Amino acid sequence: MKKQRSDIKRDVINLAGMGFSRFSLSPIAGQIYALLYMSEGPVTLNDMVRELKISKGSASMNIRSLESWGAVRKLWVNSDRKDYYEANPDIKTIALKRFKEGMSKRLDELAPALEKAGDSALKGDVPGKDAQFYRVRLNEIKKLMDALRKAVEIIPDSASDKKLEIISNIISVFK
Amino acid sequence: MKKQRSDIKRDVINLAGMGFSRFSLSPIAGQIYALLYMSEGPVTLNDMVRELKISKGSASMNIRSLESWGAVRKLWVNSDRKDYYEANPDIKTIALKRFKEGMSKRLDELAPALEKAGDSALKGDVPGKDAQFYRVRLNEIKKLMDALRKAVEIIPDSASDKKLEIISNIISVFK
DNA sequence: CATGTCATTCAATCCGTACTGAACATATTA
DNA sequence: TAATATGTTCAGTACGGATTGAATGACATG
Repeated sequence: MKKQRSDIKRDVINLAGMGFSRFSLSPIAGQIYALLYMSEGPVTLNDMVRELKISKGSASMNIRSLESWGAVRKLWVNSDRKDYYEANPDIKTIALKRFKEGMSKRLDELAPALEKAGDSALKGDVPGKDAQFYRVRLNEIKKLMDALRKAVEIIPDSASDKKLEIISNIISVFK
Repeated sequence: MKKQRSDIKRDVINLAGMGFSRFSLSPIAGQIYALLYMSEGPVTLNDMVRELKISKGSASMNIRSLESWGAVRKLWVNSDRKDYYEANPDIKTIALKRFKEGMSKRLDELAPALEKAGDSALKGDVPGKDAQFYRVRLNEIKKLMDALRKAVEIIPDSASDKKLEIISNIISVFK
């Protein structure tokens, strides 16, 4: 007899799957995380495969992503050969860190293309009268990128970070 | 004789295409915006098609997205029947607004799924001893969603907003 | 009112990313 | 050592969102 998952567990798994995909993360990673998050005991790869009806390959890949993000931990249970996992329950810190790292990474990927444009601006291949216009616009782009970088930098790494507390207080001023 | 686009214009178009796609927006919208941003005069649909080598359909769809975001404006040139467009040059405000609206929309889309989980938690279908555990975890999820909502709410709508100025000053404290 | 010009729509197609499932590697047990 | 249990890899595939291009609509002009 197959154990029936409760409605609420199923709903949270759904929610997390949707949530992850909305924010450009693998929905299966979301489902797996939610399964662990809503499970009191440790969970194995095969549990995930069975409960979420996904392939073992996908479970393996996604659980290792989650592990690399610090969202789940591998446990030693008895001396069992199976890998057991549990969720890091600090969802706010996980979300904060993922967001920050995601933004950082995206900005980093754009840096070479921005630099290339800067180089081209220095070379004298611009039709004279447009040169000044181009330089001004390119400079605005650089300023935007810098502003984005700085905004990302001040994001705290943890929800328990003092910075976040301070920022929260500031937010309340605007409320 | 086909007019040769300068390297810098080409590079910025590239950058914007990459940038948009990295942030889950249509790369062609990015290219179109960049083309207008780096053009002193107004630009027509056919200019876009020719310079970016894209289909007219795509140009039409994407320019209207950009228009709806306030990133470009339609112009009346003479009494020409053609649509002429120019870029709104305030890229910081555009980025800010797009980011805020994107986040809002994503969170809104998740609300029904979250509510559903809340409803399930109230129904007495949970295996008794797990009920408390589930409620605690679900509550943490609600708190995360609330925190995200509030964080998005305080994002200013414009780069010239006083709020942003204040926030910038605060940032400098953490620098 | 026929022709040319332009923008829009939408079904078909393309493309990138994520998932599957089979083959493999490794470890345990009989 | 064979049989079983487990995790990983990766080539093939499936899926969703973006793009194409042909058909359509709307408008001006000779």
